[in-house]
Amino acid sequence: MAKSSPRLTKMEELAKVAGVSVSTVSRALAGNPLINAKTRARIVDLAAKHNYQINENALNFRLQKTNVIAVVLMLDVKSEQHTSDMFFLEMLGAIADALSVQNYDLLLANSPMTNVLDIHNSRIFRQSDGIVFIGQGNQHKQLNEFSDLDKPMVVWGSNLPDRRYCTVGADNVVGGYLATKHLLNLGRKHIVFMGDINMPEPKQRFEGYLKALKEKGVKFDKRLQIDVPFEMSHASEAINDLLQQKISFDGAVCCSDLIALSAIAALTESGLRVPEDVAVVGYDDIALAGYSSPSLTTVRQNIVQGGRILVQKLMAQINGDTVTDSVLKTELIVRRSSGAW
Amino acid sequence: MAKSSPRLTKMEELAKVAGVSVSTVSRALAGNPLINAKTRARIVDLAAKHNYQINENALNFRLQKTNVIAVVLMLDVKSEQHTSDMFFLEMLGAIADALSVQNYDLLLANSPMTNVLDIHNSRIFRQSDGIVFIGQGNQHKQLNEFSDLDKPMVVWGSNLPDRRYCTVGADNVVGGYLATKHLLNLGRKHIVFMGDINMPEPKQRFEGYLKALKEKGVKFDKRLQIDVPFEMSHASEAINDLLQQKISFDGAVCCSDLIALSAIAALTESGLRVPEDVAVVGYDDIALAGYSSPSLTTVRQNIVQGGRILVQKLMAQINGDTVTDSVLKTELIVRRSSGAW
DNA sequence: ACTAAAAATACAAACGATTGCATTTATGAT
DNA sequence: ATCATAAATGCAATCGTTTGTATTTTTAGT
Repeated sequence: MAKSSPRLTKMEELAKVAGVSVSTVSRALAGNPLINAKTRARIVDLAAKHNYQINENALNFRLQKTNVIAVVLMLDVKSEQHTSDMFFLEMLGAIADALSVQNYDLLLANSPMTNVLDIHNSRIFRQSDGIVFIGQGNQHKQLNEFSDLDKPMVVWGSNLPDRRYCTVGADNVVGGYLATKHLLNLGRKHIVFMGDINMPEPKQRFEGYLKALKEKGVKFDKRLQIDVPFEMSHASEAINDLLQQKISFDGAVCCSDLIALSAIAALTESGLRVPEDVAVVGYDDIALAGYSSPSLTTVRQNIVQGGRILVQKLMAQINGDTVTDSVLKTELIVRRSSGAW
Repeated sequence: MAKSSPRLTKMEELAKVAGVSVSTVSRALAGNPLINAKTRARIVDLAAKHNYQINENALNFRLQKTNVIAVVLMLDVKSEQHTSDMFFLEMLGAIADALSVQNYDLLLANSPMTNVLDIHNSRIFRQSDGIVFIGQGNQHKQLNEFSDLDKPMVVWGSNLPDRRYCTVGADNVVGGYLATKHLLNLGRKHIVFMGDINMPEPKQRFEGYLKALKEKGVKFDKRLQIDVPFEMSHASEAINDLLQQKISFDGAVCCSDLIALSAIAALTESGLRVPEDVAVVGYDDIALAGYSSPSLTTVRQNIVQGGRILVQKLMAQINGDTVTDSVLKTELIVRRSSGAW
């Protein structure tokens, strides 16, 4: 029975079966118009029948190209983020989807890197046609150096000054501004800002925060800005610290939904009501934000769109084009309760 | 200046610089003891100085091996799970970590597959040394067929009867049993089971549920078993349905934390108190479970350990060993509030 | 010094595809 | 039929490694 004939692993074998040369098989399978339509059809059929699969390693070798791009999650070691953080992972999914449309696969580089330049000597670097960095961490300078290598690359992050690499990112200043303004409009005056302003993105959000305060003529109390990492573990303590110090506040702008949810939990534990006593706004609109209780008002970065544009910019570079930065619109998702209406 | 000399891209060039043959360079860089220690050191230095990087494509071609394994997220199309679901992503991180220890990289296959066997004709299949399937979806049969191919593979899932592939999974019967028993011990008698028992894992959890009921002599009310998908969107409606039909219940065993959180939100919206009126237990112990409010009592599958064992079994297969299934211990994480003490 | 054995190095054949160019076969106009 | 031209196919070089075997060099015992 033909179906159970031994699997053909080389073009050479398939060529013999078809009674043609290897080059003809190669061209036929590639759809090269040089090959007669009938011949091509016959070869394609035979390939299917004998379950021929091209040797991808040989192909990559010959073409010096893998159709794989690497995604590097930039984790600031100090902030102890880890791979399971949701923002990174949602972004990862978005990029994977966008890549598969372009017939590329995604190689995940998750080993925490102290220095981005280490990647230069990694298999991940050598085995991929391009690299997407998710976040800049605190390695702006290293990313600049990295961009001097020939490798196509693109970075999800903020448009820091003096950068030589292409970035795609949400408008963090606007994000911070919208969140803060929302709370101000609700009459809140003592608004905590929770986020590490040594990091590029929180820093810009903080700018937006200050801008909103200024517009409303609210004076900034520097005790209300607290450096907390993105993930949730430290936020509760920070809130408790504030409460213990009797620093009163009636609103909180948080740099991630996890911080926000953590803050809400801490507030609730302390007997405060959200949003009656303290209104809280998050950042990211992770899947859970809408379902948590109270549901979370938050700033949404369009992650799906972000992934798509990152991929598009990277493809352009792989094709030798030069590309420009891209700033994505950011919007406030107002939900009942946590941030009130 | 030597540092800025043009980057050497081929062993041949490096060999010329070193005044030796290509094979000597190859062996020197590989640490082959055939090469004199001094020569080896000299070559390694030169390689570093001239920034030589091996051509990974040529290497893969020569060795017919990529040091990449593919991870396939098995998403049941009907249940509309998508890549951003947290269980999948936490598992992904765990596997990536375990792989990097073994000097392997992770290729992500996220395109929703109607039929697993499609992967057989994909680049992902050809470019990887082995495959990890996360979940079985409803494709037990196809996975069996898949296992007839030569490819090393391992599946995160339950040990279904008549399977020919290697599985690693948590003990779902015990998980369902523990969750249910916990609620029964709290005096709850009308316990909803939320999970699609057409899927392998929920089915086994349901077994555990029934076992616990039986042990306590509580009769099973079939209106209390509700087929909901893992992700959260449908769970609220299901709860509301129950309430509307005036089917009373005082406990809920949920097949994912997302279901649980969603259920809690729905209950709270309806004015019911959790856990006073209805105690809820989740499944998975996602990062958020401990921080949500009320914090979630849940069944923990040890995902990090799961990832490690999956990788270990896969490596064994790549090395030609035969492997056996593995069932991981499952434990109940009791937290204040959602499921009470 | 000579030589046998050991150590170090070099040679050359793979691995499986693509592609420029040479060659064969088909087409159609005379 | 013949021949110029176009269409289809085949030939052979090439991509950058590894590795079995052949060769050269070193070592050490006499």
